[in-house]
Amino acid sequence: MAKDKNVEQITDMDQDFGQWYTDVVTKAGLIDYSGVKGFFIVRPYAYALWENIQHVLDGKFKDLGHENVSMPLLIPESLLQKEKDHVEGFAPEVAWVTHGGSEELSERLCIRPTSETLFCDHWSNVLKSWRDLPMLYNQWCSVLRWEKTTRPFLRHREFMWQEGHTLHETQEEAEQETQQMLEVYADLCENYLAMPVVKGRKTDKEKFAGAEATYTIECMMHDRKALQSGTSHYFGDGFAKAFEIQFSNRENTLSYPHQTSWGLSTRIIGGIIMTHGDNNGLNLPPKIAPIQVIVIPVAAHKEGVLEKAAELVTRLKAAGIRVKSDTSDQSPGWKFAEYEMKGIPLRIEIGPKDIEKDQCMAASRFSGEKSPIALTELEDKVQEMLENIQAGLYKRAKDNLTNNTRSAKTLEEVRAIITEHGGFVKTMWCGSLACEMQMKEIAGVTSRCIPFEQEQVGAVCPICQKPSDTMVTWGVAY
RNA sequence: CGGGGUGUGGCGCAGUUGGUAGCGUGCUUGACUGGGGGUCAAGAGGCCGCAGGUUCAAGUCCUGUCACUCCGACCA
Repeated sequence: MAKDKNVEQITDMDQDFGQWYTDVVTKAGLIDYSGVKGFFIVRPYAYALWENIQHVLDGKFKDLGHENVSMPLLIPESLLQKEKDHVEGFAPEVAWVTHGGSEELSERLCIRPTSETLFCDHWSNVLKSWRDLPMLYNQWCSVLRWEKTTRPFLRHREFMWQEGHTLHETQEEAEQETQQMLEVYADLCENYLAMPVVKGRKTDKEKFAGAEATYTIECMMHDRKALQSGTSHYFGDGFAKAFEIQFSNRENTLSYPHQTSWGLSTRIIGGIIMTHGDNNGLNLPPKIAPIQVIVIPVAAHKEGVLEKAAELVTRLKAAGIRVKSDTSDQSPGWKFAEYEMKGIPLRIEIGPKDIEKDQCMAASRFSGEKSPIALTELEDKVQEMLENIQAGLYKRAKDNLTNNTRSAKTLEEVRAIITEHGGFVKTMWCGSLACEMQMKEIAGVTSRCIPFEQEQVGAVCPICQKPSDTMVTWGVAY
């Protein structure tokens, strides 16, 4: 942890977490507000972060056989309405296009809140045979949902994401795809973003409109609230039936394919901020940090300093490290604070004293420690430090998750834990909606998921006292 | 959609009983500085959210309106 607060402009986390978040997002140059509520400008630094996440995911998708496509932005109203649950889920938050120029359209068009209906319509035209399956599609795009409350990254009205959509011959294959893609998200979070996850299935109340099953990865933020960070849905053949998607199967009869969709959005950037950030600002995991190392020349006017700094940059670049130097005439102290705020994992200082000793100083954003590195072993040491920082960030987040996940046997106990500590609470659950609602009302928590890793934390549902063998993780969610 | 708050240089704010707009920071230029947000000097930058009204005179008072923001409800 960084010891003292160096950056004065950022509100203390403990004092006001919401304000802290807004401060970090704006001061670190991630977001600017636009003229329209809920529409945010994702500035270059944040976009670079998104690109790195895209790069990781896109590679994984393609390795698993998926292809990228592009679907239209607009959905005719009639198309949106084909699947009953789906419309009901999304209708309250869609925006409509009613005019083309000054002419009123004969049918109004919805700006996509998600593209299931577009994919389905397309598939109903192109799918003919079992030989066409599976269809493994993905698109990178932005979608629009007219949210009432908006926050940078966490809830935009327009947000960027990827949505994968697949069609399969059998239920088993589709279910396997759903699980597989959840694992891809979990891998991204844990191994790249250093965000430990709880994997599980959503309750019926929380699942996606029109889905048969929704799977989720839930992360715990620094304020111990939950962030749903990625979801994967199994649709069965419900959409296929609604959209009349059929194919000739191996027995030469007509079948409905089984379908999945899965998505992860720029919301995850909010997750990174709230998982790793501190009172000095952002704190980015090296694996996805747009800049991994910032080189700061000290006493840059002295002979040889700038040249040496440039040399370090060249060497680190050649070693495959994302590195930049700041040769502006701001004071070193200013630069230290600035790049800490931006969450750059490692800072290298190089000045006359170092050059004399053939070394440089390396300061870790994660630990706050500063130590000399002999220039002869620059690349290896930097690489090693970046790995340690990545591991340290993960461990700290994991500890936060572990230490703030508790189990309870009674409703009152859940309420007390949430009031006192926040975090996640595990209880048994009978499976009824009524009890789930009761939990929200009394304890103020929603079900985050039914974790894959089940435990017997009791014998009965804490609300209705019926015998239960399903465990649910509850929490306050973003 | 309910409840609170705020709108004044880019950002953060002050502006008293109405009298013609100021501070901090940032920005520009230059010099000195430089190992944790440096010092000095000289500059640029305002339809006081918008629309009405009261008044000799409105940032200030009145009415309306819009936007943003926080807390709920709704949602990724």
